[in-house]
Amino acid sequence: MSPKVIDETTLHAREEEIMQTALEIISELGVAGLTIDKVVARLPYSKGTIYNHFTCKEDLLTGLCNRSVENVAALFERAITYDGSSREKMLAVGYAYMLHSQLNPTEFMLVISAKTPSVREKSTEKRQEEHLELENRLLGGLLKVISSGLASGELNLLPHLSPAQVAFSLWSMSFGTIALLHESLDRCSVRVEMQLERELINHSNILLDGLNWQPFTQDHNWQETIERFKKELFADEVQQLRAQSAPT
Amino acid sequence: MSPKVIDETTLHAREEEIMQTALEIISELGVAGLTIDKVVARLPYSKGTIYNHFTCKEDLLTGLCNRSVENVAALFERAITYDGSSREKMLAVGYAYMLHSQLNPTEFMLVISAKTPSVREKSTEKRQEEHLELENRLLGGLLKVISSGLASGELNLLPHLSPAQVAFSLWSMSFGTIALLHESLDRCSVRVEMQLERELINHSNILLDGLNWQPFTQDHNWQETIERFKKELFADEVQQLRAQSAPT
DNA sequence: TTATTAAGTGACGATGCGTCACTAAAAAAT
DNA sequence: ATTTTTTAGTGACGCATCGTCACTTAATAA
Repeated sequence: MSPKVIDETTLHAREEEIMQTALEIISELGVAGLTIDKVVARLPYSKGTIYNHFTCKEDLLTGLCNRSVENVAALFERAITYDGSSREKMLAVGYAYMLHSQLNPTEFMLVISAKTPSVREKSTEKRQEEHLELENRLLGGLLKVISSGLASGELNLLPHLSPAQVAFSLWSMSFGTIALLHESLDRCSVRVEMQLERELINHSNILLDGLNWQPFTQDHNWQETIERFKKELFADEVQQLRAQSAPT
Repeated sequence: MSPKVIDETTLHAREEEIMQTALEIISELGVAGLTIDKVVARLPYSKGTIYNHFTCKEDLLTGLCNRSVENVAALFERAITYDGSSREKMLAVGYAYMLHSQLNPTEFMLVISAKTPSVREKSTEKRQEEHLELENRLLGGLLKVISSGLASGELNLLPHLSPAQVAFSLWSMSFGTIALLHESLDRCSVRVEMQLERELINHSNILLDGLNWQPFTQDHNWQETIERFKKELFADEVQQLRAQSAPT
């Protein structure tokens, strides 16, 4: 059964297989329901083999988290190709983040879980570094748009505000909005009235206005821009989302 | 040892005692390190008694979370007593939130953990309702300030934006900023350059400008306002924070 | 004094984690 | 062709933790 040396490709494929199975378990039973024994039960590998890939449950979680961030980064990179103003591109990135969180609710929650110290501390050094690299890739996308906004004069940087700070403000706003309106978190009385897409666009517009990034909210038809996002950038994702909420 | 009927006050006191012990364990060992057995070991009560108060570990976590939200609410209520403009009061609330997160990092993380479905699902109905009530109390404070801003004309509500939406935008922005810059989360290369107090004030100002809430950032000395917060509202808390970071 | 009943106890079965002594089989050495 | 080496893979095991439940304790009622 076991050759002396295993193919690098096979190794990676199996790692993927393990993560996929873990993700399915989490979707069904929640993060707390994830058990190495359950993963083993669903796969033709033994516990020892699983532990050859991941040092512990937490390491597996971080692996899943990274896989998710990788997908987000790819979406961001698509978002910034939007044919429009720099502010529209910025909005596209936020919209991409939201789409991702809706299409992969389990994975979005995972990113929060994986940042928890108890999870992080136990993860491999290697996987933690990988995580930082991925986050930088995310921010790289944002910084590109900010530079182009500055270059075109559409964004007038406020005094004492660096491009990194602008990127961070958009990130944290999007993160907070999505996290608090996330379907798997509970809803308080205010939250039930809130709809993720609408609020995220609102918050983005408020923030971008406050950042002095033109065209301002009242000077542009943003609903039209969103429609174009749906058609030109994220047709597949929007389709999937419809399929997800409509059926049965 | 055991009377037939136990005093309501004693009961509550013991509940507090259990939560306090749990919090200490979490501070030392992280959320994952919390174990009912460890709680039992540190207290003169048996496991069965603990389980008379909390149905499971998760219920205990939610209890801790609620205790924390209660403290935040009290801080908020103090914040809105600030003698100044409505925008200053709004900033005071955000500042209070931040202070709380710095003074009680463990508890701030707990609120995130406790919102996780795996924790929430297992908690008592009673404690979940309690949680919703507490969150409403939080938002109540924000809504009060928003009304006064509207009444005084300092806040000009943008079209299609309700007071609740304004409150939510501030909440989610603060939450996102604090969560991403939280000391117990890991830092990516951008995050290391970011300082919580400075960024939170920046983000608040950007958002409040974008919301069209006067006086605008450039028309007021906000640093001075912050200094007054520290002296007039949160002298104790600032003192504690200094004591916490300085010693050793 | 006895009966009742709420409060408290801790041993126990069940589950999950991560390890390690062992097996299997490919490649290398003879 | 046979033996040796080496690496991948296995799963039973020891340990920790969870939540339960049959039982004890002691205050109140009868």
